[in-house]
Amino acid sequence: MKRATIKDVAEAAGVGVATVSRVLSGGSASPQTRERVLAVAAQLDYRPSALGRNLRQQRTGGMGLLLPDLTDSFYGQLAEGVLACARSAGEPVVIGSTADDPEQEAELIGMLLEQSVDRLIAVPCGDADTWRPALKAGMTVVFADRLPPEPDPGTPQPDPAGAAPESELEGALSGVSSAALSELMMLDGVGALPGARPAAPRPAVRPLDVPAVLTDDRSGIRTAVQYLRGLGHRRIAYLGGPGRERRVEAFRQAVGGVPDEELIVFSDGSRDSAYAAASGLFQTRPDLTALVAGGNMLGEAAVLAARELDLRVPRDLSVVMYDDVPWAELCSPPLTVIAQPARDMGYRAAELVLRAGSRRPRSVLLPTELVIRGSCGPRL
Amino acid sequence: MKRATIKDVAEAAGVGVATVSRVLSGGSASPQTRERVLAVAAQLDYRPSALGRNLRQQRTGGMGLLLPDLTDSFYGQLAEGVLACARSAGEPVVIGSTADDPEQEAELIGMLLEQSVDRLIAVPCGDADTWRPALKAGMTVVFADRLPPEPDPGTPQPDPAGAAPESELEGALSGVSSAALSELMMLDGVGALPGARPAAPRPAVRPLDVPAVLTDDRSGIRTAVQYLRGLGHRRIAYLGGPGRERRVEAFRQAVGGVPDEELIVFSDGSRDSAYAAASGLFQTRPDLTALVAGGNMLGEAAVLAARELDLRVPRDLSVVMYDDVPWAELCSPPLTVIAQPARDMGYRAAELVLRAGSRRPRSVLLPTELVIRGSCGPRL
DNA sequence: AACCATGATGGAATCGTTTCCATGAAGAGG
DNA sequence: CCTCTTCATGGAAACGATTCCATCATGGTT
Repeated sequence: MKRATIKDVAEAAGVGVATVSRVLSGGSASPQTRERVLAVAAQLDYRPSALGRNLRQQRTGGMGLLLPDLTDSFYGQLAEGVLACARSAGEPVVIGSTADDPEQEAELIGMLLEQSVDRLIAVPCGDADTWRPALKAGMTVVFADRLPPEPDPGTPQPDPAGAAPESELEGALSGVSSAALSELMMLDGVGALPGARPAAPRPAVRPLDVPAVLTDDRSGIRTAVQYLRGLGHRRIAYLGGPGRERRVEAFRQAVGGVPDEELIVFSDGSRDSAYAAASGLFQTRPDLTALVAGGNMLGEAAVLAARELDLRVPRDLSVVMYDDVPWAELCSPPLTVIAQPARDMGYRAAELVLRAGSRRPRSVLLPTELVIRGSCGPRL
Repeated sequence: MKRATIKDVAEAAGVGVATVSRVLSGGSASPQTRERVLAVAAQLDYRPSALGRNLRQQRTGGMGLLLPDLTDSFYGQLAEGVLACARSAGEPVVIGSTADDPEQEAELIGMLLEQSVDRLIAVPCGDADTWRPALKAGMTVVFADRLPPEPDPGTPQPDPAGAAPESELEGALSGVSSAALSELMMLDGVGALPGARPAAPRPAVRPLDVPAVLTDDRSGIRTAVQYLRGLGHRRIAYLGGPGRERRVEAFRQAVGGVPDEELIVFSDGSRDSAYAAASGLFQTRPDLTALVAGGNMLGEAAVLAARELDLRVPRDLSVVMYDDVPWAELCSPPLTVIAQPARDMGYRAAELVLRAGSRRPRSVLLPTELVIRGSCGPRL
């Protein structure tokens, strides 16, 4: 029992294939022809094959979606957002999980290229060189949640060059509706020309010119740090994951002065490594009183490690975690978190990638929210 | 800068396109030709387009994956398993999330059909009628985690007919390696012919003859209930989600006698509904002392509702939850769970769907494990 | 009445691949 | 030396859609 093709419909309706195609894709046709074709198509249960169409138009519909890890519920939510948007557009989504490994990422990009998937949403882990092939092949790429690491910091430009556009952005941010925010161009300080007019509309040249949907890490971290400082904490540690340079940088800035680098530790994407990093941190620096975890898996590890070492939260240790996840409320004490609109991020990214072509998509910066629960207390 | 086609390679290598195709897909060719073609292909950075291939072979490579909700980390893990297997086979995965809504499921199936995706892994929510079109179109379908609801129970056949194959299965289960288990044919009692030879190799006829990767719900639930009974609990409640008839049935069987139906409550897939169901249950039946939650979202809701009502776990209420999720350990007290090998399930399902065609895939039943933590205590 | 504009229509080309089939060469066996 | 087999090889036909282009009819304008 094979599927009916356009030819079958044409024959049954006594018209040419071209006419059928036109009718189905909204071209011009006489009312009676249109009706007859439609009737026959329905009767034969005809569905145009994406295969033929794709080959002819030299592109696969739909979009690719590359995430580090579907087990992480933040990415799960992001994916749900993407899927929701794709569904409403009737487009398929090809998914891949990279485990934060640039090699796997490159492989998956290759696979998508082979499939002629020409639209891609990605939480990137590889650097610009990983992504250039995709762009050169004409893919429309939208990054979500983070950007590829800068290939070469060059002159680090500690603050002044970076601070200018940032503060401008922050100004625009405060008190502005989320909707208006979305039209904002993302201006990242790093890589900006030192002498360039700071207020010029032209964005800073970055190695990769790819639109992105990000959250305002800088402000999220700053809020958290300020909150902790307000509670009297001075030795605040940061536990970071891969591909999160922006957050670390924001943390360094937020604590001000010369940061105590020993209080800033990293892990790769795995649970074990996160646990090891947290546990190591607590043991080498028992004097720390607060911790910012740069991701929900890191937060999980931190809580676990703290419990193992008999550190009571928040009495001995205050914890703020990035990402609001369902279990944050279940934890005891319930975790204070920096919430990101994960689902929205996915949805917006999908919108961006689908809209591309009509107008050049602009980047989107979404706000974060500090959700105060019970895991932070005053320094004793 | 367009991609090189097979024609370009053929011309550059001075051979016909047929030869190039043969070389690339491992057909016969003389060593020198093969080498030349390979060299030219590499030099031109040629990658065969999946579009042309798919059209020609009348099928899209890869597989579809339909899940209720990527936010649920059980399904996240399952998806990771599928992706891992697909990656090692170099196959793309088209994903869709159904929100446990048969209508959306049907829509997604239609979309996959349109894409000529002919292999599908699904956690089904629609009934047999939803799935028949896919099967009739020649799709290879493998169900994971659960089966479509039985269309019509007919004569319920309370125990005897169902018990025979089940106990046989259980016998095979105990003390048998997981590898051997995988070759086991899934025999579900419902629908079995009453008078048929019970030991016959021919499986029970079910409305849909689709291979599946399931966990042994019956034994999982039974273990949990026995554990709770051993702690002295007599009024044990069950909180169930959609598409989980097997677990409820298993629960009814495990508690034995005439079950107190008031202690068995359901919710749909949403968090709110789960919370409402749990809260309602606790308030109408304050005499219950233990609860089995048939899924991690249900467990989450139960813990939350219990806390809200000042029920202390495990002092006032013992809780066993289905699915081991990372946060179960973070909860306080850490949750005792029925762990399912979620990732394995996904991986096995993907294997099954990829292997199909060579040999008819058989269903797989994987064991569960009761992981005892701190959420169950003796009845006081 | 001749001409042009408009619009519906179908034939055929096209996309990139696989695969069938015919051709030709070369080697083996009589 | 002829023939039969084997094998590498390339041309061409699919696959199912879209879309260009030519054709034809119709109706309006000069």
